[in-house]
Amino acid sequence: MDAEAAELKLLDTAERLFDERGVQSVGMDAIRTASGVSLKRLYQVFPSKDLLVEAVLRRRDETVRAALTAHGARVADGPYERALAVFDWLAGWFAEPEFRGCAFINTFGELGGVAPAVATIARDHKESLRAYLAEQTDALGAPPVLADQLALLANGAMAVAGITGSPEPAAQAKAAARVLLDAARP
Amino acid sequence: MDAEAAELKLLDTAERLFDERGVQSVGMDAIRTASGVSLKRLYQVFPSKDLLVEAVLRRRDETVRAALTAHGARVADGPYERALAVFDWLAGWFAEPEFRGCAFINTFGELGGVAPAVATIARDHKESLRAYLAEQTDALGAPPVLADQLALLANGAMAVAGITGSPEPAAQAKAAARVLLDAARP
DNA sequence: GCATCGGGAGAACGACCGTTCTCCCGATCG
DNA sequence: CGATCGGGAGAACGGTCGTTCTCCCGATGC
Repeated sequence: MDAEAAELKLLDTAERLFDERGVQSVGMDAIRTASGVSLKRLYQVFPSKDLLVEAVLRRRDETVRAALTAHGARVADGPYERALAVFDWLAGWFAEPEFRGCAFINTFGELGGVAPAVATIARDHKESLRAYLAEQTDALGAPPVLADQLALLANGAMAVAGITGSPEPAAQAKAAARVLLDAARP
Repeated sequence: MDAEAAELKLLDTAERLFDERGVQSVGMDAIRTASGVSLKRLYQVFPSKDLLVEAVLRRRDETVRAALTAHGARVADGPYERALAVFDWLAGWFAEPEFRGCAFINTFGELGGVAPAVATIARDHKESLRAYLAEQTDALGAPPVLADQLALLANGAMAVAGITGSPEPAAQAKAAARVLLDAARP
């Protein structure tokens, strides 16, 4: 197994284990066993656990941004529908059997107070969601605060769906978002 | 120091340290040093760290429920104002200098996957917030889903305020809540 | 006054974790 | 073919953590 394949397998494995059990409950040995990548190779590719954690979060950040944009472009035309489509995307995510909440909310809760890099990545990720929503609301001519409010609904849905295990918050948030969007129409 | 005073000091100290650094980053020795309670006494009162964590969360659960109810009864009359007052209470909380997010969201992210007791306490706590909001919306004759939606706004505000460090989400969520409440008026 | 008890301080213990090291094998290249 | 290199498996190391144990002191009761 070459370095590139090892990196991919490590990121996949670490992301899955971190999502399931949190970061600190997963030892490097568990990642090695589950990935089949030797410890030597692991530390060649990611010289420390901190760097692996950050790499996992950064890749997830890019994945989510791309998926959201792609979903919006695919299923919706126009900013109104694209803003609402965010909540359909959430619904699909929440319905995945292994869903256990947003990795950024969860990891910030665990490490945000002691790992500034993690806190920064989480902050940037949440800002990117807000910015994506702001693109849509700006195009509608709605006031800027609407994007923040839609982001609150989305993040609240992630938190509550993670804790309760129910996918319903996506639909509830979508309905609320529609009310806010309609009320803000110029 | 007797057992009762030790328990109080331990809960206070542990809650503060857990909020600052997360649970797993805080050793029992740090709690002992910061609280001034000896290890022997600590393990007399809380026979394991797991039990201490659960006790901290359970006390916080009661504190928050009581504070929310008291705040609602004090500053507002009528269900409409009481529902909105929840977000004023959030604003005061977010403005505290040591605020670093909701303990239940944070601890669920860290331990929810490996500590079922923690997951249950977090779930119950979030359900109690929803139930409190449902009391208000029911009194207004609004459809039941409105309480869920207000809870999503509140939880989204907690998550975003924790991650960004800004208290603004409280006001943004309150404005959105007002729109939803007005739209649901029979 | 002396034996007893409970508690404080912190050392000690066993487990685990992140990281590094050792040993060995198989491939590559002259 | 023989030397060299890179990597795999896992042992080893240093540190930390949760938990327990030891030692000592002061208070209490007869």
